[in-house]
Amino acid sequence: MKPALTAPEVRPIAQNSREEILRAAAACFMERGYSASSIDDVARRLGATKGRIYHHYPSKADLFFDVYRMGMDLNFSAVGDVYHSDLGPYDKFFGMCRAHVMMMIEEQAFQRTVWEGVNLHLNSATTPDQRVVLERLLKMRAEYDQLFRTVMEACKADGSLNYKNQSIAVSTLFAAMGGPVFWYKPRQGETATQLENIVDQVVRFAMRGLGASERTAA
Amino acid sequence: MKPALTAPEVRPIAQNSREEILRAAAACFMERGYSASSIDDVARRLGATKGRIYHHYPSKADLFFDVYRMGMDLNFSAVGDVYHSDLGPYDKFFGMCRAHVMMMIEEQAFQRTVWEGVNLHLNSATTPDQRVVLERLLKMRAEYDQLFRTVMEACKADGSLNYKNQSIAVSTLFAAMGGPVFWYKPRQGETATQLENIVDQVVRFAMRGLGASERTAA
DNA sequence: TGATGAACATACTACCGGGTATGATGTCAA
DNA sequence: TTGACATCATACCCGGTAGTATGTTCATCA
Repeated sequence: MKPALTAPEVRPIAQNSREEILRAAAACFMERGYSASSIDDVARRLGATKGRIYHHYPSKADLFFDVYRMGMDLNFSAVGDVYHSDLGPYDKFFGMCRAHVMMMIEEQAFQRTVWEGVNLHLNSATTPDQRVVLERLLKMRAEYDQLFRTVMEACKADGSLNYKNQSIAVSTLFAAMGGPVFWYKPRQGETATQLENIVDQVVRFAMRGLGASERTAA
Repeated sequence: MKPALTAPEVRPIAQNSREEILRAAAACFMERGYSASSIDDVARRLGATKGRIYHHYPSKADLFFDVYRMGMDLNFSAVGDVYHSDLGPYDKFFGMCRAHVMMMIEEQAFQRTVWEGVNLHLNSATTPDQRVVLERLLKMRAEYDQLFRTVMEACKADGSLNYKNQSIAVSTLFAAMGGPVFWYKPRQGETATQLENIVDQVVRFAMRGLGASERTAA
């Protein structure tokens, strides 16, 4: 917030503490869902107490929002490079999907929280300013979708993809790619190659589903 | 439970009352999720009070279980006919998927509850006998998956489908087909044809994703 | 016609969990 | 050294919610 001319070593510590809280919260939200997770649960996982959490976040909802935001930031940073590259439409789209699915697996906890935030709109009892934050997050999600929509349309235009309704195609695409968030269970001593194998098959399913030809989808 | 030789007109009334409760509960669980929904919420939606619900169900968890079971029963009855038909593997599988997706849309509330029960394993504080019920429900879900697995393998054997890992394929298939449970919003004055159009596109995505040839997938 | 039980409503309790108020500890700056 | 502030822990409040105990209505039946 402030110009941060103050001690350049204090802030990182606080940032680390916040990120620890975020990860613990994401883990709890993944296991039992948002409303079934108590602040004490998150604190217990940290070996701490409520005080620590409420020092950094004014409310449980705000903590949730920050987990959500963190998840979306991860998504944008994962997909951004490929999106801003000068690849052709299909290769770009393919790379974005790969990055997306990989992120679903690597940051499963955060992505699960994002998921819960999206479809469980979190209508319930939020203060007006929390409502502002929430809508900004949903807008963030919409912008992320838009990245894929844009490239998808380019692919449809050049014939590398083939589908009818854009909205249905995008929704089904994200549903398929988001699957690992729920069914993937990290396995002991899993190699990077094995992970990429999973990602490949999910992306392959998605590409073929959108009408990519057999050769390009493989 | 009992031989039901008692008045044949009393039971149906109770059954209707129970089903009303089930639908109200499913609607609440869809909107706010299980743990965020209170018994009073469900009762309020019915224009009733707790008393009615606790007269039919011993606890909130048992109510959830029955909603889950209802959703799974709907699935089995929707897919059962096609599954037990004498169609060839691909046509049978195609029909099962169509029936499944249609059920996801028609009984969105129940299916959403099933979804929450599956991936949010409901580990938390249940009594031992509730635990038995829960595992029976999860077994029910596994059997349902198995219906699709079996026919899928037959399709792979005769070359009408083509995928690598069975588990990944099934998981991604259900993820894609389950999408409408979350993103579909019933529209005013929607015709049966429009609904089938949605189902067609989702199923088409799924079939092509599993490696069906272009002609058969269409 | 009175008794019995189903099918609820009403009123209440116990407890959990979000949030707050305050205290304890360390750190840095002047 | 001291005062200010960040970073937590402790102790407490209180509203909501699952669950219970009891009352009420009504239909059925002996």
